[in-house]
Amino acid sequence: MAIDKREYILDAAERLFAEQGFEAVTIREISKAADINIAMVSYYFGSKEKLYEEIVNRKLIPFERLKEKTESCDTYFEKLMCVTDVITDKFFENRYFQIIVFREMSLNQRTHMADFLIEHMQRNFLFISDIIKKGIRKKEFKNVDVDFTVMSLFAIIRMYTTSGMMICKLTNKSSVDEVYDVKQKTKIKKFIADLFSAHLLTR
Amino acid sequence: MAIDKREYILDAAERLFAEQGFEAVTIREISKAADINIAMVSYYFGSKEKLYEEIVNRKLIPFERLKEKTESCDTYFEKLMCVTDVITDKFFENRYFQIIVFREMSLNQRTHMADFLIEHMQRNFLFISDIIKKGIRKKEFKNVDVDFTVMSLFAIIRMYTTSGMMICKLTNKSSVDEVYDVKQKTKIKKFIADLFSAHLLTR
DNA sequence: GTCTATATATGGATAGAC
DNA sequence: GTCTATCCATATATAGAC
Repeated sequence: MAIDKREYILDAAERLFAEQGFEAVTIREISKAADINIAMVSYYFGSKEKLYEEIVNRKLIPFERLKEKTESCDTYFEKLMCVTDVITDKFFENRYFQIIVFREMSLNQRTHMADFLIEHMQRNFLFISDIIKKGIRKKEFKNVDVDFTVMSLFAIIRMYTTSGMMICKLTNKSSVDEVYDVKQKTKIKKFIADLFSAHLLTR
Repeated sequence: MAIDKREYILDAAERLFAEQGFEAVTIREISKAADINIAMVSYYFGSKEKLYEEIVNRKLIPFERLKEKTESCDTYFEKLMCVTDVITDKFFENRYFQIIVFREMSLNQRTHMADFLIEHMQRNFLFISDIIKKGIRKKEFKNVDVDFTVMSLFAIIRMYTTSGMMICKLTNKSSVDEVYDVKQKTKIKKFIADLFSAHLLTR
């Protein structure tokens, strides 16, 4: 019961922080959105900042399963596409969270948090770099710039999942929801597969 | 003299807004950074919000020269690389500004400003879409997804120019300045050329 | 656990002297 | 144009009743 309520507050706050930024959101707004009394935020989390930190922490761990997922793949390109799959799903599923993460990394506020997020990102980055480097060594891949390649992969998924309003306007969709439906998710995955197969594969 | 001082305040504020976000920056900080009295911000710009709007407005117009620049190109791929060149230069030159722009587009605060920025972006987006569509029609380009292609181009340049701290860590650079030196700018342009030639050209 | 009331701090903006 | 002092609004956080 108390855990449910905590989660509910976290969900409501996550959305507000994503939409307005940490400083712009007030505890009053959060308590209103989560339909609780204003004093309960401090009661449950101690402070607005600690609530924010908990929002970030609760969704950061699951990424570790990248490794398991790729183990059954035969080629390095398959491994890469498997990673793309997992990341795209995670980003689509946690859009508000990703908006917060990337915004936080562009700020000099709360540098401890930015450092923490960058460090976490670095693990995934290195894991993907490693796949590409091995693919190059095995001549499956062309001799591309590895850092830029990995960065581009993240850049595309990030741009798509954190700029909903913009994509909506640019691609003449009727609503932001349409930008993030299953059909579009399949399309962006296919696009990434095409783009990076042309870029990487020696064939 | 008064114009210089205005510009000076705008520059100082732009940097602070990029680093900390609109709400987190105080007029006191701005006045300190620009070495002026606290009352002068209101005197010159009326309010913190109007100052912010002026920061955005002053750097938005120059993009119109995209068209002129591409006219002398023979192939559509050359046109595209010419556009890439102009955009990359602009983004490198105005990093703080770009951070503000993309952050603003991810927020539901100041929606009039977000709408305005998206509209501006849309003009450039359509211009590039047009180049690619024509390239496809002339069989110079493969039949790729145009929207995703243009989005990816922006995504890569954006990621690189607005995530300095992250790129610095991920690519083991010694400082953020090194991420944005001329050498790196040349490298990222070359990478984009390689990536999109493999993606687009029928050859 | 939940609420009201309030202490305390801080920031934007301006009045008014120079 | 530039400054100091101050008003006023608003935010976080908590004390204390229930």
